[in-house]
Amino acid sequence: MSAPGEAARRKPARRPTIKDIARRAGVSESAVSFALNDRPGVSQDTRARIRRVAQELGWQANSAARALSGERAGCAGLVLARPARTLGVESFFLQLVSGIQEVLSTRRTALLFQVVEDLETECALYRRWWAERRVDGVLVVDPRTRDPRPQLLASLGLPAVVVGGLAAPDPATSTVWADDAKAMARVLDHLHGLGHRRIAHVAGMPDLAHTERRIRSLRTEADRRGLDARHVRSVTTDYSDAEGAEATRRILDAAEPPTAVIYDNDVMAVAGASVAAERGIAVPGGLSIVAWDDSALCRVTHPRLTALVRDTPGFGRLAAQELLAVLDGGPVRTVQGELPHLEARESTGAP
Amino acid sequence: MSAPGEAARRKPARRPTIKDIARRAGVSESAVSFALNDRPGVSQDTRARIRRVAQELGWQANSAARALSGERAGCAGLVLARPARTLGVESFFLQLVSGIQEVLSTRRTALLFQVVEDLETECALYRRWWAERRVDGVLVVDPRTRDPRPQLLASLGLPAVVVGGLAAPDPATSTVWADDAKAMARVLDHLHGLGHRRIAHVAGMPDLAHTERRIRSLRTEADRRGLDARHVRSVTTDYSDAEGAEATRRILDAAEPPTAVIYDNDVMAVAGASVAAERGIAVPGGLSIVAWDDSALCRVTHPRLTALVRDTPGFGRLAAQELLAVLDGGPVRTVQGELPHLEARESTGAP
DNA sequence: TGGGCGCACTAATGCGGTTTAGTGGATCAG
DNA sequence: CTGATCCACTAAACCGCATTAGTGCGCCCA
Repeated sequence: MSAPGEAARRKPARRPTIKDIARRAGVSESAVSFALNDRPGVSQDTRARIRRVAQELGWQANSAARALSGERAGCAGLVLARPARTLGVESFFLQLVSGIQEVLSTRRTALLFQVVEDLETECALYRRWWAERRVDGVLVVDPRTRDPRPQLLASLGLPAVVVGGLAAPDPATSTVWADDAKAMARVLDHLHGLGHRRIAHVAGMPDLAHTERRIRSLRTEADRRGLDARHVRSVTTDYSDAEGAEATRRILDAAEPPTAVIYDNDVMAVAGASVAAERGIAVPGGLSIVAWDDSALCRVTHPRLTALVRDTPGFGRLAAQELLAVLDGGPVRTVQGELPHLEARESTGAP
Repeated sequence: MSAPGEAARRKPARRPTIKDIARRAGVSESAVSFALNDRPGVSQDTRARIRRVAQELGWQANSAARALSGERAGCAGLVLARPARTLGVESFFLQLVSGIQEVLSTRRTALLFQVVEDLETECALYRRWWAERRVDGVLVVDPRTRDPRPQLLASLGLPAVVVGGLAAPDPATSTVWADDAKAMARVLDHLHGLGHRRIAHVAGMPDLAHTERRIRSLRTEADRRGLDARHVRSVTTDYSDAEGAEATRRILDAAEPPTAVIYDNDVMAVAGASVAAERGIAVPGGLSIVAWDDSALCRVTHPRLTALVRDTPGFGRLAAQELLAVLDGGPVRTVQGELPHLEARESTGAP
């Protein structure tokens, strides 16, 4: 006698096809197809009967067959181009993906998710997915200042939605974006209101579109409030804790160090707080800290970090909705996500 | 005149098929198929010519067509069943996925990655993927103490590899596991060597297999060293910072509080350190802290946390290799991952 | 009462590959 | 010189579904 697992291996259950349904319901395969796809051509009775049989057999359309006969692949793609090294603590993407899938699953669309090393590999992957007809469309994340991807995707005819793009993006590609300028204004309202006049900004990777946007916004908002441009500085990093800490050290070593620092992600903010602690600088007395993006991280440090809270799963849902709209032949649009709010905690105070 | 994007939309590049190659190379479609799949039936010359044409046209097999004609879908699946709430700071999965893909991509296999709310939805998803023939096999993560998944997958005949399973798992399913018992021994060597005799363990979710395993290992290792069982306690949590902090408070409130705490992930360890700071308990003087799993988190706190470091991408690579082996018809195996090592930092010392 | 029409359904075709069953010509042994 | 064998290649069937082009039948209206 063989183990149950072995038996299952040798004789795997056969997947039912429309042929099985047709035979059992006593109709042709086409009738089954019509019935199950809400197409006219079968009576109410027959439709109901076919549906019941399909249910009984646990039938699901073979995705390959459906994709082959001109329909959709039922699959969207998302590529994350990040060197393995910076693939550290990042709650953002898992939450984004979770929101995306929430919406995609309502339309029985799966998500092909791939992590690659660089942009070049990402582009090669798009080409392959396109040639293989593996995906119906893709979500492009981490938009760059001069991004080759929208153009590539347009030339391939592969539907796409840029997530977190510019306010005035490539006119041929739908975009879901967040208003970083307004968000930055909120941060500055908070810090300026507390009395801060020297503010540093530890930004992320320099070639990302939103990095440039935030840097520009900071300058604009500082000007508007009459702050001395020499005392409002941005530096770029690779988002890692190491570079966040290093940037903080350099900033604090300057002649007239800032009284507040804005970090472009939570990991660097925590690293910055750690550098302050190491130097005996009180937070927020000696240094105020703001994290752009909230996470458990900001709540477990001591003091807890003031953070810009955004609804990341919600942003993902929005992006997925837009992609589905594009797949349905909808127009190219630019949709704005919810404005983040500033959750003031103990890491910010008067200088 | 229309925008270039619009033009691309209206006239998307046509994907080349083997028919195109056949026409251009002056042979039949079958010859092309033989040539491109390393099958006998064509001469060396013809094979080379066909290959060249395919290259020129940038041909890639239509994955749907290939899947339909009995071949593989060229796709593996991974489902993460976690309530959205606990989808917090977790570097583990992104790294695991990155390692998995490194191996899968060498065999042109994509990864379908899906986040769902619970185990029931996960099982339903397996059934759907199976019926849709969407995946060739799946990687099962977060194995439970009494896990329905291996049996379900076996009954469906869907190849699977359990990642992080038991040492003596379901005999019908391949398993890749880590030796938590030995790892725990290393942690206890370290703490016991420093002089700790009262040790607490803040574990993860109670129904996960490795939680039970670690709890049992702690007990065994404590016995072996002659520690009083009443002073070596494990409590379970949901892995979140909130429950990690709460557990720490309760532990510290006990009559004879421990002098060292082992946390089952990095987030809870940091939360625990934060509770200690809040109460004015010195680390490591008043309390030593060990994190099971390293990440940037453990390096940005102050003091930096002693952690069990494991090669997570490597673990993912191992799992993917095993899945590919199973797909190739290889035997059911149980493979052991690399033993983690303890990276001693400043959060552990003499009590 | 019969031609036209609409309805419910079936037959046949195609999607892009893989695979099996031929086919014609060169080669070789007898 | 003939029949068997092998080789390179082609023709055709098939995977499971969607879709288009029929087909038979009842019903309505002239």
